[in-house]
This record gives sequence, C-alpha cells and structure tokens, in this order.
Amino acid sequence: MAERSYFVDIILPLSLDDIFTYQCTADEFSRLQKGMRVAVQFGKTGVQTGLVYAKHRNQPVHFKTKPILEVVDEEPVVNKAWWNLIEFISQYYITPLGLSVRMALPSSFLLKSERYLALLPGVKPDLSALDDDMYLIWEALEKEGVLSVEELQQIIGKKNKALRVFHRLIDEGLVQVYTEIKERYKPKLVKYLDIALPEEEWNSALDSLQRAPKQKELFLHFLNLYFPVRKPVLKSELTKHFSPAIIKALVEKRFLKELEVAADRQVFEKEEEVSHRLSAEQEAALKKILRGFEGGKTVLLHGVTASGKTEIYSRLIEEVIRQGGQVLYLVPEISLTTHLVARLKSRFGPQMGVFHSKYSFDQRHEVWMHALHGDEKAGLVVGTRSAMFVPFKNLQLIIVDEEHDDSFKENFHQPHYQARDMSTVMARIHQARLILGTATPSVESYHNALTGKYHLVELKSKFHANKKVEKQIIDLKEVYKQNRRKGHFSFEVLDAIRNEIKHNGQVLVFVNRRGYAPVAECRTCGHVETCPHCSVSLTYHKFDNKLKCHYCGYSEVYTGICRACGSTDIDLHGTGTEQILAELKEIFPDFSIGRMDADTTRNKRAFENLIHDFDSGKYQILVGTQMITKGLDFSNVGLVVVPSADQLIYFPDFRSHERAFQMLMQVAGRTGRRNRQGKVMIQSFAPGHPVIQYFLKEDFEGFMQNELKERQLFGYPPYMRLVKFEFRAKNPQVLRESAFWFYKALTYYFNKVLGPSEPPVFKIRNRYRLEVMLKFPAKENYKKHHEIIRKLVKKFKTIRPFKSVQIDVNPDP
DNA sequence: AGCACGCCGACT
DNA sequence: GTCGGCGTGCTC
Repeated sequence: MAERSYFVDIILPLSLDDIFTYQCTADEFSRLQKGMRVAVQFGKTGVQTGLVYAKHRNQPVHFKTKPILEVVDEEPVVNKAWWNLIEFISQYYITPLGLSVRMALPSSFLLKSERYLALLPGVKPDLSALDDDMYLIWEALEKEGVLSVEELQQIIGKKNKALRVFHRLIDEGLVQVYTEIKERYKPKLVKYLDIALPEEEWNSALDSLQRAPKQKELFLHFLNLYFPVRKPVLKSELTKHFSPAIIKALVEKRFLKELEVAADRQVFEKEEEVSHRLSAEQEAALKKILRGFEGGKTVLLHGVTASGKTEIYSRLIEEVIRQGGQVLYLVPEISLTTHLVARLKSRFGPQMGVFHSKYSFDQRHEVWMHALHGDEKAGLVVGTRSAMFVPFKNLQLIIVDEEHDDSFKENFHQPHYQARDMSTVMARIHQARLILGTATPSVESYHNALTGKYHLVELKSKFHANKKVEKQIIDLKEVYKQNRRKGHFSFEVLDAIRNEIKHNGQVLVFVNRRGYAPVAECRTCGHVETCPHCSVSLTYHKFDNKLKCHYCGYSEVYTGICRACGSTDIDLHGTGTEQILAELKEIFPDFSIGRMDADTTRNKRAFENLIHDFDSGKYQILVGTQMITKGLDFSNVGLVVVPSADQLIYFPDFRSHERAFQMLMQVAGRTGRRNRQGKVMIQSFAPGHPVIQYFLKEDFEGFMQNELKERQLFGYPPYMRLVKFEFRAKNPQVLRESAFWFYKALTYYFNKVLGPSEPPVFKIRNRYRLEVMLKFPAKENYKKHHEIIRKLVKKFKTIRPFKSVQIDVNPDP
C-alpha cells in the first residue's frame, strides 16, 4: 500500500523542532520541488504555509498523514544556497529549523487564511432560543450573507467569547464555515493599452471615427506612441490628454484593448556616471584587496572615516555586475542607508534593489524574486542584516559595511544570528568574495586580521585632504568644582557651540538616552517611580508629560506628586535627549535645534525628513542618540559634543570599552569633512580613562592590544566563546529551579559555567529573568559543544515543571 | 507559535 | 450556577 502513496516533508515557520509529513496526489507530487510553498491544515484549525523540504514515498508509521491543501508555487521561492545557510544557522545558533525559516522568509510569503461563516440555505433557527450574542451574529449574517471570524470578533468584542459563539453556531448546525487562503503579496498592476486590430484595418478604423473627432484624435495619438516600438502604451500616458470615457469608447469598439501588467515598486533611475578617479592610496588599496581575494581570504578594509571606502566598493561592484554576478551590500540598521543608498542609487540605480525593514513587504518581495531569478534588477542588493537571506542566484561579492556595528547581531528573536559572522559562511556557500569594511574594526575582526585569517587592507588618510579633527576632553570634576557650567554643559562647550554657529557651521550633540530624565526620584522619601511590569525606573518624557517604560511601553501621566509620600518635591535626574534639547533651547533661544532619536523617527519618512532638514540647514544644532553617530554624512558639521562620555564607558558588558571607543571614533568622524577643521568636545568625570586616552591619541593599535590583553585575561572573545542562556518565567521560584537545573546540567559537560544570575533588568513585562553563561576556549570544536547544548535544551523542554519557563539560547552574545 | 481543552475563582 | 482567566498538551 505504501507504493500507492505520495508524501511531502515540510517545514512550518513555527517554533517546532519537527519536520511534518503530509500526503499529496501523484499530480501534486510530480509538481512539487524543494523550496516551494504549500498550504496545509495544521492542528485542529488554521491553515499554515509550509516550505517543501523533501518528497518521498515512505508511509509514516506513527501517525496518519493529512493531505496538503494546495501547492502554492510553480517554482521554488528559495534555492539550495538558501537552505544551506538556514541549516547552518539553525545548528550554530541552536534554534529549530522552523524558527530560522520564519526569520529568513519575508512575511509576504506567508499565506493569509481567513475563516468565514455563511448561512446554510433553508436553515431558520428558532430565534427565541438564541441568546443575545448569537442573535446579533445571526442578524449580521442575514444582512451580509457571509461574515469573517474577524468581523464576528469585532461584533462580540471579547476574543474568547467570540470564539465560543462561533463554535456554538456551528455545533447547532446553523451556519457553515469555509476558509479562504490568500497571498499576502499583491503585485502592483499598471494599466496598458494595446492595439486590438491588425495593421491593415487601422486606416478603415480611423475613417470610421470621422464623426467622433475626440476619439479619432486619441486613436492617432495612440498610434503615434505605439508605432515606433510596437509595444503597449501606458494608459497614464493617454489619460494626461484624454478623458477615460474616450478611451473606454475605443476599447468598446474593440480598436484598443486594456491590459494589466505587474510592475516593480522600486524603480531607480541611473542619474549620472559618477565614477570618480581613485586616489593613489585608494588605487593601492584596491590592488591589495584583489590580492587578498586571490588568496581566497576575507578582506578587512580598515579605512578612516571619509577615506573613500564607498568608491572602492563601487569599483568592485561594477566589476561583478559587468560579469553578470550579484553583490550583497550589508549595512547597519537605519541611518547609513539614507545617504549611502542615495549614492549607490545614482550609480547603480537600475541594477539595484534595497532590502530593508523600513521598506514595504511588497517591495522586499519583489527584490527577493529578482535576486532569485538572477534578474539584472538585482545585480546589487543593499540591505540590513535580514537582506542576507535573499536567495541569490549568482552571488559573487559580499560587502559588510561598518562591520563593527552591533546591529548586525539579531538580539531579539531566535536565531540570534550575527550577520557579519554569517556572511563568512555565506561567502563559503556561494564561493563568493567577502569584504568587511569599517573605520573602527571590531575586536574579533581585527584579531582575525592579526592572526592572518583575514587579509588586512588599510586606508590611513582622508580622501579630501583636510586637517585632523581637534579633540578636546573636558574634565567635569573641575567644571563642577568651579561651577563653570550651565546645566550639563561647561562654559567651554557653550562658547564653542556659539562660535561654530557664528561661523555658519552646524553642531551635533550626542546623548546616550532618549526621553527627558530616566529617573524620577522623590527628594523627601527617596521613592523612585518604577514600571509596574518591569524592574526599571520610568523615564520622564516632557513632550507629553508622561512617565514611560522603555522596555514594555507602559506609560502613566506624570503628576509631580510622589506616590509613596505625597511630596511634590520630585527630582528628575539623569540625562536624556529631551532634557538636553530643552537646556540648549533655553541657553540658545535664537538657534534652531532639532532632536533625532527613536521617538522622533518612528517611520522612514520622519527619519528622512529630519536628515533632510539638517542637511539643508534648517537646524543649527541636532541633538540625538546613537543614530547620529552611525555613518551619516553631514557636510557642514564643524563641532560634535558629547556631554557625558561616562555612561558609555561604564556599562556592565565586556564589550563596553570597545563600543565606547568605536563610538567616540565614529562621533569624531562626523565632523571636519570639507575644508574646515572639525572639533570634538567630550565631557567626562574620568578624563584619564584608557578609552579616552587612546581615543585622544588616535591610537587604534594601542587600544586593540590593550583590549585583547584584557579579553584574554578575563576569558572573553575572541579567546573564549560565550553562549548566553536566558530563562524567563512568571513564577520566580520555578524560574530559579529551572535555571539551576540547567546550570548543573551544563557543569556536567563544561567547566566554565557562570550563574544563574540576575541581569540588570531582571523583570520585563511581568516575567522574571535569569541568565546562565557558558564559556569555552575558541580553539575547541564548537560543533560538538553546540550539539551537547542542543540536547540539553531539548531535555530541558521535556521536564514538566519547567513547561512554563522560556529558554533562550544566544551564542556569541 | 496558536489553539482547544479543562480546571479554578468571581460575578449576574 | 456561568463567564472568562490561564496552565497544559498537541499539532504530520
């Protein structure tokens, strides 16, 4: 009997370890290929989108199979290289394959299923026997005929109750249910007009229009556009001059016919040939890069800000595209893209696609399909970390720009992949070349360069030969002692700001936090207002006079009265962008000052507007968080101010020094671009701190040597590998037991296990958290270790009392 | 991950 | 008594 059946193994984009087997018909079986989507029923209800993993004829013995509902695709939506990458990521990051698929596959590929209720013909209930809710639904059904479950939920209100009503209606045989499966992706359709007559009839058609001069005019106009190319004419071209009624008349006479064609949403025009001459140093760097490639090595391009890295990348991209290959260009989250994308667009517009979380699903879908087909339009794909999942047909080059940036690491969901690290895997899979570029290499990458694993190429001078940036450290201890300050700013800094603006320059002020004040403390009793769901203090936001939690989004109106003792003497301390902005506005009432942080850049439009406004000089001062430090290319900034470098440096994380150093370097890179000398002013209570001193001396190598020594001493990457385990549960007792169980289990196999310990924020959204950290030498085979971890995690999940505990595995945190 | 099932407290 | 909260188990 097994010989008569056909089976497909599919991956569901869910947090499940298993692969699920469905049956299908012989016809479906012959059409199915790995990587196609199928619609299946999963569980009691609910349609899921599955990806075909394998097909075979082996009847499963332990369960009965369900038939697939539908084969969605005619061809696979992913390719072999994609599977290789996904499988690697699942193993390395110890994550179920289904979750990796879910992360990698744009949601536009997931089918939308909706359940509908419909009247059964001839069925009339005893209306008096219906309760209020059922009567309401029945009434709506009689009016509309059909009702989606979503609409039903809206009528009833409560979701839980709605589902009950829904089931009762079915059980009592009053209604029928059907499910509709829809694609989420909607192609953008553009209307065209085509000729509907053979050429020899054109003249007689024209003659027949003698009495309809407008129609005749239109027909002639159409033929003028059509004739030279013999291709359908954009309808919008004709509606410019003619009313839709006239077009309709000719369509009805069957002279013309209307057609709809799917069109791309992203259409970039090439603006100009902007291939610049390379400087001698750039030319030399390019040669060195190519030499590295020939040796089969990953290239680490260490080039100071404004040394012209983009120009070098462009040369490499050009070459690959000319050979018909594809390029993946990864950039950090948000900011870089605006200026960089504009530059690349003007050069590679028609061959370029942008894959970025702020672009619509439909746009990303189109870039995906172009890359899969190897279309010319996806010769270059620029995007954030998720762009690495685009299924390239012929990838030859990967560029990871600003490789040190932490936004390449997915910290929120499993798999917690690091796109920079995975790009090396991707390069191996595709046999592609890989270049990591940055002004401030990460400790890991620099270490790889020192040990010869990467091929290091350095660019030491700025492309525009301008003077060095002047760096000044202001000792806040002295400033406070002598009271030479106003608010958070020393007199020196305020003078410098005034001076910069007097000379028509612009100023950036870098603040580490958004909001007004992260702590609202009562001066009378010391009570600090905290979030009811998380273990953090609430941040005061002046704009809407609210106290907000930056972890769960909770907010409450700020009353100015202490909840504990009723005192009105509340101290708002700590510093956020809002407060710095308010201070500056008070000190410089005549200057225009903008703010850029997560609050003011909720959407892509707001972000781009802010950048545009600052670019065009609408603001003289811009106060912002991390965002403003990352690769933005403002040409008129003569001064950058960091009111407090201390929170950057003293952060409980083994990477805090590296990050602080990088951030200071990046901040310094934001100034002194054109022909003026730029200036950076940094205020700190610890001006002698090594991070600040290395920064002052611009001693990158010195900093790295020092940092590597510390990393080795304290057992951190790149010498040790870390795996962080986070446990979350509502019940702190169960949480403690489960984390301790896991800790014990780990110590059975490993000798460096730390914890369980409370993270700085130990409660988020009413869930308590504990961490366990595992360390093992980097030179040991991680594969074996990760396999052990995978088994332990699996075991952990089978332990009954730990059912309510979530475990999150994060390698290389 | 959803979603149904089933067991408990707080209300008409 | 019922409603609705949430813990538990299952999905080819």
